[in-house]
Amino acid sequence: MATRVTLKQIAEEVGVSVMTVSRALNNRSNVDENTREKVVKVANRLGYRPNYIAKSLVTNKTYTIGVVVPEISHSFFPEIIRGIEEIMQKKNYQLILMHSEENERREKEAIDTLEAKRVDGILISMAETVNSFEQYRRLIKSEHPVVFYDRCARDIGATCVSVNDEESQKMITQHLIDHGYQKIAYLSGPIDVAIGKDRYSGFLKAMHENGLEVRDEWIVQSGFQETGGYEAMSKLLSLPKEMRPRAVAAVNDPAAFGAMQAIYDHNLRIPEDVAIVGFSDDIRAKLMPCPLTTIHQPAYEVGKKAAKKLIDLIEGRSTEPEDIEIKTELIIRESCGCKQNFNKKFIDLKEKSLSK
Amino acid sequence: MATRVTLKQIAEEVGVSVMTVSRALNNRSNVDENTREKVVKVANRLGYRPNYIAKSLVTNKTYTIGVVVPEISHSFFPEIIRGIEEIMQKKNYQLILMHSEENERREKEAIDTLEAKRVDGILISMAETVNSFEQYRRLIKSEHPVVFYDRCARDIGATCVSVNDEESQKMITQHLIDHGYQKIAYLSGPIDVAIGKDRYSGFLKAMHENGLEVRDEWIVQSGFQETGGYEAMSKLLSLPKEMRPRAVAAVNDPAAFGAMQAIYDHNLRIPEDVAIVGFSDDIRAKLMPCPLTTIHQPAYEVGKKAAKKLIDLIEGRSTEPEDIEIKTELIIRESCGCKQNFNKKFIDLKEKSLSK
DNA sequence: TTGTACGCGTTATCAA
DNA sequence: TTGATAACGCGTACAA
Repeated sequence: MATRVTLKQIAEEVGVSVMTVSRALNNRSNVDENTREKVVKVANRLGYRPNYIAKSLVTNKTYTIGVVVPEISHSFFPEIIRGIEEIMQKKNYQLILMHSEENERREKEAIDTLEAKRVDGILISMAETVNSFEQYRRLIKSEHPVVFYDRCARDIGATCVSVNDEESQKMITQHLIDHGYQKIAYLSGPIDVAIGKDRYSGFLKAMHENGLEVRDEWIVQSGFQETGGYEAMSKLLSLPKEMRPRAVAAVNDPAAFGAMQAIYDHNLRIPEDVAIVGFSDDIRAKLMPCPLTTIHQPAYEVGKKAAKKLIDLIEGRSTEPEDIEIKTELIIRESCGCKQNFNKKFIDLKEKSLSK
Repeated sequence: MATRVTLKQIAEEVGVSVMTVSRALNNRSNVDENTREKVVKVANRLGYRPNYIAKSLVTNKTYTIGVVVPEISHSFFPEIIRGIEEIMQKKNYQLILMHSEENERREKEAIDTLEAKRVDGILISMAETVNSFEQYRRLIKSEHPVVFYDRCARDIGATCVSVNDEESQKMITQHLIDHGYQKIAYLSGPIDVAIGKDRYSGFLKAMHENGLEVRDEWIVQSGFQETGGYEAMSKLLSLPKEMRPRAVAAVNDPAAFGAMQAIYDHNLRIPEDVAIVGFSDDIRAKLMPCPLTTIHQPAYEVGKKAAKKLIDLIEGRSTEPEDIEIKTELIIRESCGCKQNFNKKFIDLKEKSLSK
């Protein structure tokens, strides 16, 4: 890289001091208009680019924030990032993206690196495998602005922006119950992960509040992926006919998709033989042979809210941690058997394009 | 933020000079083992975090690269980012993500900011609306390491990593021709965008090489979105019956989806009445009522290759610009009428989950 | 309005 | 093996 132009070189060229150049280029009031013009002219001619590194060292401010993402491939996270970026762009902050790949060690290293780079604040969505909050505690204790989004560390005095998983799972289960289903199974994610735990708990609440039986053999661990959903559903369908559930709630859409495939492979119909609902409103949900009823999570909103709160913390407009909840939406399609959509369009023409 | 621990404080605490502390903490060879141990101990006790900003100022190296993305929502780009991140993570570089939102002005500002932040290199995918290459030229001339990915500025002496759009579009068109179609229409994207131009040109080549007629009324501008595809196809279907094409190639999958909807809305069948193919292998392609034949682009590979080349440029292992092409793959499904898939699974259980 | 002195936290360089 | 000094490019504080 060619040697870079500095304030000093401009100063020499114009015949003023470095400080005058600095003031001129930063649009300070106390500098003569003629001087400013001369300085700006020379700066342009020389191709001056400010050095934010040097600036940061003296101002102790980087206008950079760190964003830790557990898994970029999940369509949910790019949407969140878009929301974050939208806000940050307005406030002139840049964002360093760190990918933990659901790995606790990598997440820790990511946070260390962000600290070393002296970011002004950090947005974190926890990796699945995290089981120590030590580092988070240290961050918060040392007064680093931190906001958790979607996957939060609870009870450590940090702001959390998330959708209410528990309430949402309760809502969609209640929807099944309201339409007459009583024998309802649950395909659960890992219970040691917060969203797995919360959704499961929401399912249980709905069942209990309605006085419905929750059979042990109807709670099957499926994990978050298609394969697990397929296997879990196959297990349910291997039960004697009269012991089988009439409806199934899955911890997320991919698990539901796998389950749907299993149902078809057993030559059963959806929703006539088995009704099913998911959670997440995957882009594929509406395209299933029987479109999937599910919960829509406004990822973009989550990103925006988290970013706003972080900036408030950074700029001192806010100091207290908050729990911010983004409202989900129940999307009723055909897989629950509660609705028949006669004029079905499989493509929503108002939808934003998703591939180039 | 609490006052941060510096080398100086450690030095005072241990009773050595700042330089010794620096050397100890950076694992330089020329420092006594006992001294190093003492230093490390104190550094840990005090909770020392290195300050990369200060380090960068003196070393003139940030271990940060900039990534300019035109549209995060397109599933294609998060995959590319994943590839980039994968490589950068191995080499200990971090990545600043800039979102141009297809806007030339924002892209320019993004590049300015990245320069000011003194990134070691920049990865750029051009916004749709860019029509001046001035800034790119300046970057390259000032010996900034730059690599374009997917949407490249050609003929300015910069490395370009992309899929061969022209050849791929030619391949899929040839596939239609090989299966007996002759009256083939094309739903084109904007021709002033490189990928729009290249794909269109690939379509034309296939037609010409096979001596097939390219009718003006069969080339319809659809843009890259569902809506445009719908309108373009409706136009084609409003032609007198004998003037209608028998097959359609679309510039990308979303346009094809829109077109498919239009075909169904006219009570026609796919592929019996109109065959159709897309480009991009959107996750929805296989889930269409009639699964879409399309071109798969290995986005992850594009990201990895671009990142590798950038690092080679940065670290001086490579100096010459290259044109790197990533091979696409023709995905034959049912919409072209060339194959009948009797044992259709709508969910690929081996596929990675895409929503949480 | 302009300039001087100093410091931000670190590393390079040379001397001890 | 260790230390003193200068330098990286800029902004703050104060003086002129």
